[in-house]
Amino acid sequence: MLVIHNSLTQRKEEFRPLEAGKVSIYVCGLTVYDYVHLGHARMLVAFDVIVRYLRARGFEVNYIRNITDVDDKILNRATENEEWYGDVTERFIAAMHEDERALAILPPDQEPRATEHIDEIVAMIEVLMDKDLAYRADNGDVYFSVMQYPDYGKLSKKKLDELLDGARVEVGELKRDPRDFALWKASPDDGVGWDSPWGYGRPGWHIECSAMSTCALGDNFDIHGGGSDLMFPHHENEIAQSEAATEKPFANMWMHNGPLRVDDEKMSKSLGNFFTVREVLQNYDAEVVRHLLIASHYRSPINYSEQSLKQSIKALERFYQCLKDLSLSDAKWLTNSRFEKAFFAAMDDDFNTPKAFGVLYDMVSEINRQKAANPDLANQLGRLMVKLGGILGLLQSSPSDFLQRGGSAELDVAKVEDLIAQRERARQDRDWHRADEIRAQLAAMKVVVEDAVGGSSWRIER
RNA sequence: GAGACCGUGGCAGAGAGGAAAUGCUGCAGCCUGCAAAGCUGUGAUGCGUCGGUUCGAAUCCGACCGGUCUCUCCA
Repeated sequence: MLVIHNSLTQRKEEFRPLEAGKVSIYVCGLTVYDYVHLGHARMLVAFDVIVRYLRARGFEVNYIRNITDVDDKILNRATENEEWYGDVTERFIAAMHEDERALAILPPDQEPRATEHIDEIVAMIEVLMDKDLAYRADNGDVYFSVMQYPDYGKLSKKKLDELLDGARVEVGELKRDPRDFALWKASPDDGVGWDSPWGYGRPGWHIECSAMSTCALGDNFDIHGGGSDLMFPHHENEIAQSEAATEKPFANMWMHNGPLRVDDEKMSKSLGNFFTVREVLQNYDAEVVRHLLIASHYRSPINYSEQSLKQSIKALERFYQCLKDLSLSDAKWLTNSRFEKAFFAAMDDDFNTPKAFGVLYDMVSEINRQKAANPDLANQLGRLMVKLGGILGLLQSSPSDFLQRGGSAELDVAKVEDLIAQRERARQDRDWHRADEIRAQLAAMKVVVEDAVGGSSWRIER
């Protein structure tokens, strides 16, 4: 039985899809005005694992993740750069796709863009206007009237009257109520915008996701996900708009991934601990970063630090050291393995990746024990472990590649191989002094030699 | 101020009424020419503190202490 934590009820619930065997899931994607940062990566990887697992479990998944490609931040960036906003978004969408590929994040089934759904957005606002749940302000902005949706706050557990205290009242307020939020924002005639019944303008952020999710998945669908910081107001507003417009339940379950922190502090540009994915990947292997992002449960905060990266390096080295001397290609597929069952049981429990890792480490121990006792079984278990690792998007490299890649750029592999050959000869001559000398020489190059019965192998000291 | 969440061995991190997973680290042993890797053993009589419920609590309830997040466009 698959159990998922539902942010709406704040508890784990049995997952019952609307249609047996199928899952419809919408996740709030990025606003593309800059490079993907580690916080984004956390969200992308979290839902990538969730979708991979749902598929591995046999569900037919329809995974939608949008792109917000028109927004104040984008327009500001375009103005700063003195370029057309569409060039800004195209560039950062391309960069985002690059970073996703590096981190083994599979593309969603659809990646709708706000600018390609203006008609649906306008149509949804029209429905709200017709129902008198929204109103046009004098300047052409259109606002949603929060008071008319009594369930407002059901996701973030906020009370309507308490929200009034904290609501920011701006000078020259156009809203009838400070809690109301924009569905449509008027644009200057020479600015970016589209014609609408309320005048020239562009969509508000919240309505984009309501319109795109409904367009792709229907009024009512299984799962809506995103970062926990989007719960209020973004997701709250989505629920209000959608349920008010359709008079049907919106997403049945809400899933929120936890935040990423850096050295125990919130990641921010002002603190100087802000990392983009591409910066991090210059210094660390993408698989290591991915491991770090799923070594904690998706709802827990993750702390990104030098130390946590080191732990992920060690963890992956353990896996790949184990796989290194197996031959998997001709191994039979193990069926009904207790490890596979335990892995699925862990993931069935709200995608408990740390528990699932526990199972994989148990497999490593068992494989290492069986290498001598029952090599066939070791190979079979190894093959299964690679398959299970694949559900997490890990362990798909060849062991020697993982263990040997990521050294300094000037590492001369031919020289390493040559030194190892020389050392082999020295060892055959029982010239331990010479062998140790060569080993020290390799160590200076950040290369670790490991002697085994079949010959010596090497890996990078990370 | 309001709301939500969290506090588990040296570190990381599961467990959510009935033997405290797992990884790293430490120590001991085996293996090895020596290492590395691997294997075996060892490590919280205890799960922030104090009470309560229960035959039984890390798990439920209450208070307190400490920490984090959210509060109108941040994943």
